[in-house]
Amino acid sequence: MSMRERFEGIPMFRGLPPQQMEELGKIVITQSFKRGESIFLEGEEAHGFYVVSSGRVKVFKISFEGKEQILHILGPGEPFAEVPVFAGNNFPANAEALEQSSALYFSREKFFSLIEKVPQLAMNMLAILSVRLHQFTVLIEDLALKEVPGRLAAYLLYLNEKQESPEQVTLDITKTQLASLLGTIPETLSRMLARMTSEGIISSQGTSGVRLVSIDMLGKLASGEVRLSKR
Amino acid sequence: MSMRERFEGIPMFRGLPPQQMEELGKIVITQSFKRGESIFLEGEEAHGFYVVSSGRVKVFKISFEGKEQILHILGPGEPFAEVPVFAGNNFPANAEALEQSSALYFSREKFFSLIEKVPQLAMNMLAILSVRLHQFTVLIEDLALKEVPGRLAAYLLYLNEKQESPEQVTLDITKTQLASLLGTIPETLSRMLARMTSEGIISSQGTSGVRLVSIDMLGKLASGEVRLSKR
DNA sequence: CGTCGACTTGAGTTAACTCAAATCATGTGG
DNA sequence: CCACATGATTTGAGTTAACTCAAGTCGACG
Repeated sequence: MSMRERFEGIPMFRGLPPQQMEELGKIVITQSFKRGESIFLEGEEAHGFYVVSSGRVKVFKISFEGKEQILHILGPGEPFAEVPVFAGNNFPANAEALEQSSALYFSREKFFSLIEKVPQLAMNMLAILSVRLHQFTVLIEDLALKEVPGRLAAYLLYLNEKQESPEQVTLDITKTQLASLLGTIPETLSRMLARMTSEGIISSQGTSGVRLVSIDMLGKLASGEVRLSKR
Repeated sequence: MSMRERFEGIPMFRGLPPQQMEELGKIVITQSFKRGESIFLEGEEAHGFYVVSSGRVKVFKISFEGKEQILHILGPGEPFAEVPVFAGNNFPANAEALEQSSALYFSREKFFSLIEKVPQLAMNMLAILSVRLHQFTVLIEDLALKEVPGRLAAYLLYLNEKQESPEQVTLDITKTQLASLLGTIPETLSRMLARMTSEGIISSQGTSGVRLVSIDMLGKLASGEVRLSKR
């Protein structure tokens, strides 16, 4: 695969002049990870950032008792660990490969010198960090102000937007991972899906398929306008 | 006050060449707000960002039922609402003056043209957004993985670092605001302070003073290593 | 000195958790 | 292609941290 092909698929680098693509190719290192393999741990010293090349990666926090909260799940083309490039010197969270994955690694030093030649890169990075901040405000809002059914409803609607088939979504991660992403535990998630099914809001389609029977009710759940009835 | 004096106190602009300070002065607008006055609402169209000049400002989310979660409390020199400058077109949260305050307003358009002349501004902004992202990961971790006593302990230790007097802090916001910042309600905060006092971990010093009797125990509470005993 | 918001305390409720025990799904070695 | 091992998921029973609602009390400002 040519440099151009490798970097065109990465939003952060899209549209850079070919010569800069070549420069990028000189500073990049490719790393592979097996399923479940740790990429970095919170607190470790960071010297650069990554872009997922293939597979999927989760970035997460973990509590003293071992409960985890997923911050992001990243797929091909998405960068992660950009924060310690510009502030602090340590990874603020953990990262692990969810499946066999490969990632491009850019050292901070080399990336900085590239930014000087291509100021547009700094603007691209500003946009990326801003999107992340926005995503985090939504996660904070969910955790602090919504109940689990509301977060679940919001996630189902998000999948419905992202995926093609109308009113029919496929869970792209295990329910255990989804529970961690929504700030709850698998048992609770299972019960909420059961309640939403018995209320006629959703219905199960095979192992990981969910049909959104009432988009309207999901919207009201997600906004907090209504709640799921008891038991 | 000269332009230079006005901008030297703002970390984001510190060290800019005098000529750029003059440029800044040309694009800035000063706004004042009374205590409790709204600065912007979530979802409104955004055309620029602010820097607190005097007073204090809270940035917060609010639920359908009216419960609020404070995202930041900002003082002089700190920018806010930078996100919609680089991603999205709308404010992702609400902002309100906690006391009589004034803020400098920079329109996106004019700020962009300034960045082109002063690339260092983009790097400063990257550092600011990165710090914010880091703060948000901590807040997410607190909300998802810690109990209220742990969050409170962490906040007291944070104040202890920030303020000068050793093992003695002054709450700089009302307990109602603190509850909202910690993701809880005033009643719960009041009970937790009472429990920490009866456990001999802290003691009350007047209305808003708190003496940190056992820094060690606060640290263990904040990390989740120990819990507050019942009732 | 009165008023309004801030703070505290009591009593009861509840959403979500923990712990335990099946059951199901997936993939691997034989 | 089958049997089992391992992790994912579900369901039941009980517990709990934190919430809601209610009722004062406190305190700063006009």
